[in-house]
Amino acid sequence: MTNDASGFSQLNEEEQLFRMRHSAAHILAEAMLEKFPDAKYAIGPPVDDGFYYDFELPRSLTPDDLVELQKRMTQSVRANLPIHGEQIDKDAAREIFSDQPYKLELIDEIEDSTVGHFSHGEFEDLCRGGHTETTGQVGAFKLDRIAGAYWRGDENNTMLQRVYGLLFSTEEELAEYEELREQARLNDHRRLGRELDLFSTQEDYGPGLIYWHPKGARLRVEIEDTWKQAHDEGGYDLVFTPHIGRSTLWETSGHLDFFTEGMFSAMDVDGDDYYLKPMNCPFHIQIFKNDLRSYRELPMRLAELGTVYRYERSGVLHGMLRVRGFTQDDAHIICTPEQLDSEVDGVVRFVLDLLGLFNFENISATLSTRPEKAVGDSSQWDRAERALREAIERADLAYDVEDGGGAFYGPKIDFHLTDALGRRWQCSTVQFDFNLPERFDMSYVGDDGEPHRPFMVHRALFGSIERFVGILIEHYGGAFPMWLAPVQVAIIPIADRHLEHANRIGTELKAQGIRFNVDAAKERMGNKIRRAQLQKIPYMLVVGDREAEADAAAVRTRTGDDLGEIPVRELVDKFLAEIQSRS
RNA sequence: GCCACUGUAGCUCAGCGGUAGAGCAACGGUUUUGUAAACCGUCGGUCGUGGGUUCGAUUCCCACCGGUGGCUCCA
Repeated sequence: MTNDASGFSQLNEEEQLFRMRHSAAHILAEAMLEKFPDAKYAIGPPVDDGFYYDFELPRSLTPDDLVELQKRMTQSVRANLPIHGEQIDKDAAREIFSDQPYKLELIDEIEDSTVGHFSHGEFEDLCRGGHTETTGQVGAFKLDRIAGAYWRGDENNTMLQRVYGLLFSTEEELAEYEELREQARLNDHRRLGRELDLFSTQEDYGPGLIYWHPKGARLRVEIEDTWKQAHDEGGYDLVFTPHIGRSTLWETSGHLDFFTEGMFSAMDVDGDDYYLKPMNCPFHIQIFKNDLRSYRELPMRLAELGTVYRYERSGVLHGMLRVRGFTQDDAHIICTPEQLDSEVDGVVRFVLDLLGLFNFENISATLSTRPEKAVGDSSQWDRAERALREAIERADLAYDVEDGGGAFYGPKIDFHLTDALGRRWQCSTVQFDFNLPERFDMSYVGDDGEPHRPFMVHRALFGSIERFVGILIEHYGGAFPMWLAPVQVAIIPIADRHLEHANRIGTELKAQGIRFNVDAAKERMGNKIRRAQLQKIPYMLVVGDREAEADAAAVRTRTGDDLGEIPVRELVDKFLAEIQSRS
């Protein structure tokens, strides 16, 4: 392998960017070694928005260090040193990196007899390659932040210091990216959650637990109502199950073996151990097992907005996106082998229909197939994987395959959606389970009069309501479409004498179930408009003398459009139509 | 959990070895207002908790509890 960068300018943009980021990582390591000659350097790959490099250093880095490192890097870039690459044999590499334990470990693991060696100036690195021709070609970069990272991501290993850098081809693109990040910061659901009074967490009384305030709860109710209606129409039966269950249930399900670290510790009830549920499945299975089931009763589709509790380590908690108590929009489909294909097909279509209501840019899927260690026989796996794959293809969905990425108990499809800021999120899952039917000895009587083991599929559309709402908040930047907006209309009387007309409009809206508030504060109209804007209320109805006279309102939208004076009757129809259309 | 940073009024933040300050919000008053902030005033904090150093700690040190950004997996 050589540094095949001779045609750098002919490469496509993506490959160029990859190489620029990769080379910048080397230049960062070079700067770090200059600053700390004793530094041990580990790995430094390109990432989505730039690059990073991991180091073991004599002391913790400070933000000031980044400034200095950036300066040193700039010098190296200005020097425009050629980057050389070659293959050398392992012994030579061990010699070069004799005081670099991480490099030595990497060399040992490489299977070839030779390894890649890249250098520029005095700097040398072990590297499989993919670089710019010179250090001057790396584009616009900025050292961004310092973070801890375990060597190879394993918490049993040393904690290294990771320096992240942003890198783009041009200064403009770098600035654009930082602007996008600033936008994301403004749209952060934790910030908007507070500003719009949607939810809170009470750190003193239990981190990772969500308190839904009235406006956030309104949002949730709208989503759940839609969900329930869709499930009624989609052939599901809604159920409710307990929040705790005796240890015997979790022994049978196997959760006490393979999911204990995710469960809260037991509570004692009359000498028995009970556990808060981390999943709903064992309960739904009990409903199935409560009777002798005939094939005529299948498919059985049991759905529940089931609140589960999982222990998450303190460091990973994050607003509504990563919590310790959340509500899954869970369902379990129990069916015969013959029904498999149409059920899977139906679920995939169902997912797409429901997600379609929320204006996400695009939805893609990942199919995860059988891993090394798996339960169930391979014909079952093949059959299930085929059903999943065909369903995705019939739905004409973009997908990729993660070979061996499935859980030990079954293959699955994960759905990813892209939000308004271009970020991808995983919400929906369709997951086969060959484990629980076995463990709980589930069966139905077939038309041959014999017992048969049913297929079982877990599925969630939103995943968790908490996470989904968190994503929605960021996706819409708090400016929810009419049907979701906690307050749909702000009525703004100009002076006290217009309050009566304002209230009269309120009465009409209320009769139609439209959510509004009348801002009767002792403030000027301008300030009331500002307050409604900041609350991102879709419509503002300004009422003064003229409007009271005409039984109308002057309508302004939160986007700043002035729709002029509209009669109240007309307004109600307009609002209802917009809510109805869910646009 | 681990690494780094961080915790001052409801929010955003300043301050710093001599027991605290701004803007916004809230509350009261004056103004009765025409499309993103009228004016005046008032209230509000055992400076995250506990310990230590000191004549004296919000400030320095330690521990704990949270938060933020990362690290593995996951909704």
